[in-house]
Amino acid sequence: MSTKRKTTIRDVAAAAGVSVTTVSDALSGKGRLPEETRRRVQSEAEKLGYRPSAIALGLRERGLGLVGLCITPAGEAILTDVGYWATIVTHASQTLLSEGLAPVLLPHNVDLLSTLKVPLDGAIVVDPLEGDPVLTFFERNRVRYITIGRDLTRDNRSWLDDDNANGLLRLLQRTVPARTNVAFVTIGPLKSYVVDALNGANQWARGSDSSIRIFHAESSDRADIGHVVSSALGQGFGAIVAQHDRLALHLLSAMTERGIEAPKDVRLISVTDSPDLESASTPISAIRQRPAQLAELTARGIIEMIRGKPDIEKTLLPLEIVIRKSAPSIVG
Amino acid sequence: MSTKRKTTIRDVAAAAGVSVTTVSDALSGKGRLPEETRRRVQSEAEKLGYRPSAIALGLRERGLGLVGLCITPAGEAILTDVGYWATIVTHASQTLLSEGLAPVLLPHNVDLLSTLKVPLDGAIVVDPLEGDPVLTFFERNRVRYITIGRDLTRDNRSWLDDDNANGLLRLLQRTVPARTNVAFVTIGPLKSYVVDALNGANQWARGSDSSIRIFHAESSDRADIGHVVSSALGQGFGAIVAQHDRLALHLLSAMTERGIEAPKDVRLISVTDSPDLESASTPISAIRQRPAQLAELTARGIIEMIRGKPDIEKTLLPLEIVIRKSAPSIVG
DNA sequence: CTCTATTGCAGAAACGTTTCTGCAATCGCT
DNA sequence: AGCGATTGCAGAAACGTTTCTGCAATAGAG
Repeated sequence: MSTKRKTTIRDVAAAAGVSVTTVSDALSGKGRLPEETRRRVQSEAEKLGYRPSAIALGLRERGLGLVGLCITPAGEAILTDVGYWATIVTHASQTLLSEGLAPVLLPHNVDLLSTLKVPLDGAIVVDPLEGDPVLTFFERNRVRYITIGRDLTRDNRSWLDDDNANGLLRLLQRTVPARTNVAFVTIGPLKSYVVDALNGANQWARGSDSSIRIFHAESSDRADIGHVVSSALGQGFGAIVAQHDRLALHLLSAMTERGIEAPKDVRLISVTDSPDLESASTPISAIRQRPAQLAELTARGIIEMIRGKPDIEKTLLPLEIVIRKSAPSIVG
Repeated sequence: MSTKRKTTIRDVAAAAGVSVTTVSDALSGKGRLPEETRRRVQSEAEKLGYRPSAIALGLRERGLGLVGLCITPAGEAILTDVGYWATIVTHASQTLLSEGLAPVLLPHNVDLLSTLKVPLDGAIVVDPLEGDPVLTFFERNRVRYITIGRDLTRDNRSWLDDDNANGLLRLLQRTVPARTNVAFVTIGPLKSYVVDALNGANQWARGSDSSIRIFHAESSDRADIGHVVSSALGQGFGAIVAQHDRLALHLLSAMTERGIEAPKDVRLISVTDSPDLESASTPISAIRQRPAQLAELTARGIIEMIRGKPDIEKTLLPLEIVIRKSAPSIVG
């Protein structure tokens, strides 16, 4: 740690009447020193309030143990996202800190990022966008990184992700009969977890002689959502999959407004889970993500990379499915 | 930024056939160099992917622009706290980043803290506890800090805080008649905002010939809360003040269970606000905190301190009161 | 009493920059 | 042609550590 006019090792050496080597050795317990000298130096150091400069240390050791934490723009920061975000940040930070590394909060903004003069040993990027310039920035600056979620346009890098494809596949198998046409409602920029979910949905459709049709909601306005609901239901869809919990809740309330009931008239499913889905007027089935585990694993991954592990470990975290009233089980 | 085997300024110098001085000058635009040399050096640097070492820079400049962000233990991390926490972190970070400083997430744990070798230029501590060892740590390590909320046992340091005392005073004046006995319900370790609120309540009591009685809830269990409610109401209190929004909601539901209505039977007030109070079965009056402004001001404060401002600026942020059904206005 | 081993410490290099100073070489004047 | 000013660059110090190497002085062995 450091600030202000610091007392340096040289000050201590002068005060104790020895060389800097001796001070360094005395304080670190190394070298060959009689106890008496050691104690004298230590007390002198204590008296002067000497603290070794972390920066100087870092210069020698080539690194200060700083790990960047870059979360994609809160942008349309939906409220429930906060919980997800907080969980990721908290757990990644705890893991890093327990290993002596310090998390640095980074902006998801390359201009801002490049004004920073932070010696990063590595970075964690949460939910990268397609062709994310932040990743490009890290590559150009030789900062090793690992992502939670993937930039699908960029291959061959380290990432971890929830296995939403498999999760949605299983959820659909459990809750939606064969030969059902399904509407998949998305919103906002395309993130990898949505692509994954779509893959899972399509896989399910192929296996059960069904079809998936994608609707993109312009915004979460009452009107836009209502429009999606109307057009989906007008076309005889038997199930609606929402990209995330917030959207699912919007859809549910738009359905209620129109007198459409889940699951009687249409089954409603959310790709992401949240407590709000449990306490909704009609509880909504979903896939339960595991942000805490994801964050911890990611942190351990970047730690290993920093400690010299060569590269890359792509990991899909298996997920639990949560079946609620809006799309009950069709088996048994 | 930095990692791996870096190419240094010396490599560039060798490649361009000049001295390190020339490279430094060429890249920074300083010194007296003909355009041709400058370009040659620049292209060589580009070719080698040279990035100056932030650590070496920091060594010279005595600082890397790192600011610690220390949030008190999520501990009994009540869900609504997450929003507050996230707001503080987000806004403080944005302000710091916009000034070229980087926020470092710190543990609220001195043991962990001391294992870190992070050269902090300053720190922000949110909601310090009484006699908080983290603050002691920073003082011993000569890290300048500023707190949001105060450690009341420690004087003479820089802090900012919501003016909860004045806020609660005004809220009580507006919503509780004179000569009303008030129960003030607290929970968990004593934080400065609670002490402030109590001061405000007591000031109100003196001015309106009323009394304040403190109840400490052991936990937010249904039973404990119910106990507090029963004993408060059995003793003829006309108003209950809850330390925070979550507690207020617990109290409200305990009251409902017992058939006690707000504001008819007792007026209910929360010291902290949250959206949940608005949408409660009986919307609850509260003081509206301003975490975003608080965080931004605090960040600006630490920035000034880092830039050399001598010390200390104690600031109380004036607050708005939000009057809802649970304790409606008594005037007009 | 001499020769080697050990002890107690100091000097210096290295980590990667920036910047101050200095020194040739060239240029412009008279 | 001679002189000062300018240009183009290099050397070295400084930032604060750690660690490798080296060198006296002392201790121990024969």
